[in-house]
Amino acid sequence: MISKIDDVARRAGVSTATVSRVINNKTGFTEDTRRKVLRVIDELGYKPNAIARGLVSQTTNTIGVLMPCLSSRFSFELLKGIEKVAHSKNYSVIICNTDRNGERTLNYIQTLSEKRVDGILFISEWLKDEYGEILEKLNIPVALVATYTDKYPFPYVRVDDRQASYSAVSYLIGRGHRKIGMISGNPEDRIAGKPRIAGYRQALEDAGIELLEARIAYGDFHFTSGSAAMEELMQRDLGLTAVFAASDEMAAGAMAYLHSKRIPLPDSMSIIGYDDTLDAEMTFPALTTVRQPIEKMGEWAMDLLLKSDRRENIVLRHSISVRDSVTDV
Amino acid sequence: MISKIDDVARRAGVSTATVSRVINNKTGFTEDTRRKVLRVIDELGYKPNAIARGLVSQTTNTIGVLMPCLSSRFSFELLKGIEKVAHSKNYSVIICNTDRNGERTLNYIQTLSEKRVDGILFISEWLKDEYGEILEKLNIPVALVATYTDKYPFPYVRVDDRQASYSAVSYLIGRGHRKIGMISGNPEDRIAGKPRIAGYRQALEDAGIELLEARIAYGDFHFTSGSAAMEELMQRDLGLTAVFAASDEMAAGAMAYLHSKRIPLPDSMSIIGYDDTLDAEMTFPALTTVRQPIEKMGEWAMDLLLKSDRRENIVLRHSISVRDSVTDV
DNA sequence: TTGAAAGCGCTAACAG
DNA sequence: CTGTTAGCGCTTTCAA
Repeated sequence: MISKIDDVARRAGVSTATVSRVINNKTGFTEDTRRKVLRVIDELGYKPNAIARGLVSQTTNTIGVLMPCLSSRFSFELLKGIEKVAHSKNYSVIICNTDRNGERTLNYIQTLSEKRVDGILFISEWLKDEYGEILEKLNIPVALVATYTDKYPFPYVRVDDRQASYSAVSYLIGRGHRKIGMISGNPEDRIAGKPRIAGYRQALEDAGIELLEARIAYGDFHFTSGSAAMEELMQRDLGLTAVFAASDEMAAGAMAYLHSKRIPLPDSMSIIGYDDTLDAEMTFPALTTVRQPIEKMGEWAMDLLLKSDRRENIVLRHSISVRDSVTDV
Repeated sequence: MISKIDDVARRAGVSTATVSRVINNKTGFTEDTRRKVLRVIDELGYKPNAIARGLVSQTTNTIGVLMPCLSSRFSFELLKGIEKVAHSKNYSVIICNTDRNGERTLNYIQTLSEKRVDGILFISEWLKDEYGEILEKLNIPVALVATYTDKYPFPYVRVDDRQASYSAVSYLIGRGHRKIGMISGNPEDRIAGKPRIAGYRQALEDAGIELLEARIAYGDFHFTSGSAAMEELMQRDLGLTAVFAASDEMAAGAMAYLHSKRIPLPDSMSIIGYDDTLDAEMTFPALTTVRQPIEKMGEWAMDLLLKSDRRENIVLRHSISVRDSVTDV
């Protein structure tokens, strides 16, 4: 049914080696045989079997991406950047939704390793030893994205979460806010949780503002949790004038809650988010937020992964995307 | 470095055939040799080479997904459903962003076919002959998602766009609206363009409302184009009281434009969207929209693809998710 | 229950 | 410039 290199060789009256040379753009054949081979390939609709090739070349032109979640715009924008350069360099990308689940993650690592991918991207989660040790043994290139490690020899590309969070809160302070709440992700999260809280604290401290634990509520970076956290904050009756949410999605959730309570935005409550995904444009008022160049991060990550000669890490700059959700107080 | 089946065999004092039997859960070995082999596998950290396996088994446990875009929540929710059942059935998924570009699409089809994927999912685009013919020749399972075909023997899962659109507009009419605009996708788009316009027309006609071309503006399903289209509509000064947008994202864009013009929503303009992604909860007022069970579509698609014995098509039901963006007139 | 050996489809020496 | 041949790492008859 499906033709193989022998079929092509036979029909073209040459050896398989010659066919191989032609399809791999090597040297060692006349223009004449080249044309002949190419014609037969076309006639037969021959497509080289990448599996067989991979067996010989020990390379698959495929990489795997371990993502903790497939539900956030953050993930997609990242994926978009990754796919973009992957495709341009002729790599395929296998997506793996780990769901932040240890078993699933290990399982996927095993699969990727069996499939002999040429590289693995590990996205925005803390690299536990459980994962790091295995990945290291795999002996294939690994790069981290939106996370980091100083224990394992994997390069990473990310934004400094602590600094970015510091900037967000400082921005609020600069606008005159003093009673500033925070909707954080999981405080145990060593990547997007703890550091962002630390940045929040630091900014307050540097401005001589007292830190009150009650001003922090916790969510899971997603919309619904943002609403819930905002509700908690409001019920605590803290007299907040602004809230920093650790993701645009939670910020949107917070705004939805406030709207439902007919609280005028941004007049009665300023909100600043984190990520600057398209979500930030969808809310009303449009969300002022910390911008991280997500798609670019994906692109850099692929670069890091592919030219694995250099072990450098990349820390991208963040900025504040000013829109309409923060007002002076 | 990385151990192979021979290493395991030698060290366990058995043949490769036996090792193979053990790791494939076949019969033909004593419990004793099984344990021995398993122990050695563990010691060596042996991982069967899926490439070599694939070469002999002619199967890769991998499928490819051809997506026209990686930027919409629609794509993500679909992908989530796909990945979910794929992983549960031990398949890996390669994502291919075709960008609605013919060359890229053909290119990806070629790659997927060379990589001998076990199936291909073709998402939400009209299946041009250019694609259909090649896919058919490939002789591997193909299923269509959020699109359909009556020309090629591929099963599909989708929602009836025309009917869904009809429902949306009828809902508006039921709420008393007569001057209803539409923000459509590309009218040449035979999947999400033309049929949704047709549904809009039909609903108006059935209600005895005159159809005015000027009441339709066109976008590309994305946010920015939704704003632009809304602007056009407003500038035409048509006295509209409601607008049906062919995607939640365009609806969000439309709302953003209206907000920027301080037009009170939904009082001065009702908006209904299409998709019911998370986007619909982020807007203010929260978007009333046509719900299609996107993630479920992804799940069904994988089912269709894997049990290719049945050639059935699946048309999922839509509904209206009522939120706050439509008011009576 | 087990092993020897023949492929799966291709690439890469090595000869010629 | 071209062909022969030996693998790549695994599965699967076919014998034993």
